[in-house]
Amino acid sequence: MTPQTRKKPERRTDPLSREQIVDAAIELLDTAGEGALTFRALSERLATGPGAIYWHVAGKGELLAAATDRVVSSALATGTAGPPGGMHDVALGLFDAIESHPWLAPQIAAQLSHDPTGPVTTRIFEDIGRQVAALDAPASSWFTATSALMHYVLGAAGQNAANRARARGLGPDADRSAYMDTVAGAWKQLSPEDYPFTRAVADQGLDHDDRAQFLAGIDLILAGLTAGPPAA
Amino acid sequence: MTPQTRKKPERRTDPLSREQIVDAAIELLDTAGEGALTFRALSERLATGPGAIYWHVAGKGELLAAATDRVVSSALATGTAGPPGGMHDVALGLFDAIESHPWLAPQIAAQLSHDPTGPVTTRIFEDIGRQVAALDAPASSWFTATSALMHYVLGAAGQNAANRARARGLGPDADRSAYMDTVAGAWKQLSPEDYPFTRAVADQGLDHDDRAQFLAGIDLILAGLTAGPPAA
DNA sequence: ACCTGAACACCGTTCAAGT
DNA sequence: ACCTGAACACCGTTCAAGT
Repeated sequence: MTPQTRKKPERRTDPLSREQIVDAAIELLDTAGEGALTFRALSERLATGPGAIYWHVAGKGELLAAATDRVVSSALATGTAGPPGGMHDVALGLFDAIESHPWLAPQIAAQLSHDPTGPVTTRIFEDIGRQVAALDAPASSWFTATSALMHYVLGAAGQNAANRARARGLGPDADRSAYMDTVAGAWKQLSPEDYPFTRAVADQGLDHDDRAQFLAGIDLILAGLTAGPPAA
Repeated sequence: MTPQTRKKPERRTDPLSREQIVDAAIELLDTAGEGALTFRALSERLATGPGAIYWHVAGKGELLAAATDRVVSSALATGTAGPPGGMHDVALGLFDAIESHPWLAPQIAAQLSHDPTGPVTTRIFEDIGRQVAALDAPASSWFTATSALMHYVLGAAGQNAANRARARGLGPDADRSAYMDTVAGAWKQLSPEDYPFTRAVADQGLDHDDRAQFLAGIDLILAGLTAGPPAA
């Protein structure tokens, strides 16, 4: 039992970098969830003390913003041009990124709220907007359509990611469709007087797979765009 | 300087109730913001100790869920039937509630994620869905349309609430349009190569007032619903 | 049945002191 | 320039002890 060399974790010798910190933060968020991102856990993973991180990053908010920016940028890096199916590509890029990183949707929402002119918000708006502009719709509708699409994409993708995470939580054997049956089952048990609509559509969510369902929403909004002024 | 009777806050004599606790929580959230809801601050306001609250409420999560449920329910209490303009009424009910309670949008999103079959989620889905069902659209599109509308309503209303809160933060004199000029100005300064679309639509957000802008998004989605299958 | 309030196990952040 | 690690001011939550 050598009494000294134990207990103290070995410290790193090379200097930290902001990029390494963001990398480690993303890994921690992905593997252990949103609540696991702690300056203590992060510094342990990086073989330093909590104070060291503050030399490279202003605080937790900035760290989360940097992690969000990194993931969103790489998800949107492909397909900036506007081919006919471009809107689906952009939307699915975000959909998949949010599915792989369930913490992403709340973080993007937070960026939208606290810094609407920040890089994350602007990048998403721009990329969706370009696809809108490439369509056959009057320019006066571009802003409204881009907003509608952006909110739908983020909301629906976040919902999907949460569903997947919860399905995984049920155990490794339980697959997604078993979980969706649970949801539909809960809806079916609602009171017919108070929830007639939800009961009626309870199984519509089970027909198609998630991505097809997601894209159906996109196409619905696009149909309104190119159909001219609303009838009502 | 009487040395005893000072310092100790007077305690309440009547028993607490869950309803009073939720009331106080909503008031705290409205007046001091999301970060101010603390069991210590809440118990001080209620003239008790922090432990007393736990007799009536399981924890912070349940308290936030109860506050969210209360506000959403009262916002949707009116207009459950389906007149022609019913969709606007339901959407504006949520829009106004979220504007008066800026903490509401993130909380509804959290409920959607953690408990998609919970009362808040189900109530919103049901009320929007009834309006969809009252429209002249095929039943096979109801689920998709209701999802799209729900995500748009929550996202756009949350964005509006955040904008308003930030405009208020600029000082009591600065009104909303001055703040929106700031946003549009920031967009105008983006690089023309990287953000051509955002620059191009920078002032489209300023034309109409917020509620009209919000309703334009609703109508866009509804136009797609009643226009038949998408062209593309 | 309902409340008290100290205590526990955490946080994010700071900062003198080291190299 | 970059890091250490103890310390500060908080959290949510628990629980023996009171009434």
